[in-house]
Amino acid sequence: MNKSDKEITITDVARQAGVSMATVSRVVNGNNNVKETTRKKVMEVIDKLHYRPNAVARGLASKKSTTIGVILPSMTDLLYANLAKGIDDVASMYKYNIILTSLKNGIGSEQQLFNDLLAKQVDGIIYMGEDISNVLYKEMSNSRVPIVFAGAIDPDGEFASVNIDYVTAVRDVIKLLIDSGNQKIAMVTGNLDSPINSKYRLKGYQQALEQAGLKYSSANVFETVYNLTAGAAAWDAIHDSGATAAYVSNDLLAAGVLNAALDAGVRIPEDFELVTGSNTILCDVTRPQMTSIAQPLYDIGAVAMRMLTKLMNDENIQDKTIRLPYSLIKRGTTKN
Amino acid sequence: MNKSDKEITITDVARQAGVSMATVSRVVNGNNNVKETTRKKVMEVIDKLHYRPNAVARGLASKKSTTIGVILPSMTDLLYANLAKGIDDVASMYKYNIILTSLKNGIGSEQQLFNDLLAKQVDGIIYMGEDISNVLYKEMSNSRVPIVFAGAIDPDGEFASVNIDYVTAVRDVIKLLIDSGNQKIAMVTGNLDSPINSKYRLKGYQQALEQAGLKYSSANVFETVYNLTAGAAAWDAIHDSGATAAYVSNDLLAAGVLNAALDAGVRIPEDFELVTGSNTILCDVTRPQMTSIAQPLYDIGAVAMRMLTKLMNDENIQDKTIRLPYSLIKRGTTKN
DNA sequence: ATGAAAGCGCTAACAT
DNA sequence: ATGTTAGCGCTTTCAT
Repeated sequence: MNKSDKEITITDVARQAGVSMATVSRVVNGNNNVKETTRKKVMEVIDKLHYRPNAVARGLASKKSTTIGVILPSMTDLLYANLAKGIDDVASMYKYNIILTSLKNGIGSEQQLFNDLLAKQVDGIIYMGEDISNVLYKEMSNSRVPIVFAGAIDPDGEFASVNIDYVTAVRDVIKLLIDSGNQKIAMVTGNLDSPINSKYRLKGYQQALEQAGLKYSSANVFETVYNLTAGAAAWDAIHDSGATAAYVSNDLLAAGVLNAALDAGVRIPEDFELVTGSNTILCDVTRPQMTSIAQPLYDIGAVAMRMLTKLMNDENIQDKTIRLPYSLIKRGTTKN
Repeated sequence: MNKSDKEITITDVARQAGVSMATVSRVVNGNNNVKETTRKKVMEVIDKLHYRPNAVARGLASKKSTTIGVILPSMTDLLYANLAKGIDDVASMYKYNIILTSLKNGIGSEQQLFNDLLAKQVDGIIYMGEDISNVLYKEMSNSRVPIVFAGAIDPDGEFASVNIDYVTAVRDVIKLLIDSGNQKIAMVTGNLDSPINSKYRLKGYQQALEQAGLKYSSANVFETVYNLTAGAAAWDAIHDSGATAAYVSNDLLAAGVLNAALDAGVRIPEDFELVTGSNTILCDVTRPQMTSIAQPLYDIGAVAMRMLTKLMNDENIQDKTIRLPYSLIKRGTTKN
């Protein structure tokens, strides 16, 4: 165990233990076809030499890297951080390492990033994000690695995915807001071209209005980006629209809206009600605390990873699309 | 490009291009010793066949994985998420992939995790965290991979590290608080056995008191954990101690303290001043917004990664320990 | 239960 | 400028 030692290989162990490489390999991999005394002897040499199997060589020979790729839009978004945590825990439970790559705008395209992952021979990939470009989607379709979408919408339903039912979740939110007397409710979200917004959230929003006999107007739908200042910036327009409540799809964005409203002297929830969408810790940090759709973020990540292990193992999956239950957690930004 | 295609190897390309594997390898690796016409021909075949070099085989042959390991305490802590983002950006700039592993309590020890990284033949490692166990530290000392500590204290100064000057940063905070009239200032932080707390933050705290002629009392130092409820739980004790201000080392913890104070009807900053330590987005989310030490988190990560590339390249480093400048951002939780 | 030997796909001398 | 070849450290038939 000295810095100048060269790496110990399976050959060294075999020689010192007086057995063949094959036997050492069997011992290391828990193969039963090894006599107990042999196993013990080999183990002793392994300990003595501090032998550590080279995972790269192993990967080349076995064509399995015990590494998966995880693609996410941003490391600093608590939504994805929580999903990633679920993935990480289950991955390490099954002895997989994670190569984490975030979508960078600019340097290196999405496909580049995906191909890098494939070059590294990852055994599977988990994709997260509201959007997926057509190019990347096509690359994924043409590839042989198992892929699971976590908390992300697979527009064509081709891949396995783990989600909540965004349509009913948003419908529940809007219904809550309508029930407490709001007639004009804003919906504040990200890019309306994303399926998750256009095909799910917006649909839930519209369904709830329709069921209540309220008419839908695109003037009440605000498209922006997911950060604090965007929320603050959106507030004036929201307020001017005459809305008395808002569903905001992202917690950070919601915090921006909330604080701008508060700063403008609006009383929350008396004058304006607000519901957000991810139930990250931000909901507890703001004052008043934010009512939110409680997505089981950690579980979504964990279940997605578990699914991926099955796919990588060629086990068959009963349902390719798993919808986890959500709830609505009422806090201080709604009247109740 | 069909799912049933088998992988294209360098041999396939060589054969189809009518050259040797070595030449293909040269083309792929940008070696200049290739005639332009040959290069073109090879490139054409590569494109046609959608050849993608197998990074695992490459790693085995070249003994470089172009992968680094990143160890952090928690993926959902915005402090580390921001550091990781800096690391990630620079890593991808230099074509390195990141294997991200978080310290799990329980399953798999720290050493296990570290050894897994070594088994995967990572070219370097970045370590983050307030603490490091003696066992892991010793393992690291005995290993040959370059290691950089990012935003983490290397107790013995054996490894390269990137930091801010925690002593003076905290001293500045306390001085600010003293200057605005506080005589009794609480310090709220994590495990006091960690060097970063015992040897740095506490020292800065004590120095500032001393310079102002105030006496230090351990009764004003509160040891807890970094989460929201811990902050709320700590508030009563802090208040009871008679402190009129507090330096809290972690943003989430600080938010907990702040909100508990607010909920108790204390006016901030009139009745109680508060300064936190990481300047994450949480500082902007709370009302009032939190005054904070502005650590250049992203830069710390980026610089650490840049250092690591140098170490992996055997370039020599001028300073093993880099201290990045910090500032104090005054917001609403302090009087001025 | 164990060993011999042929790869896995690539890089890196070494020749030419 | 290009080719030949010997590994890199391991797994995996195939024998025995």
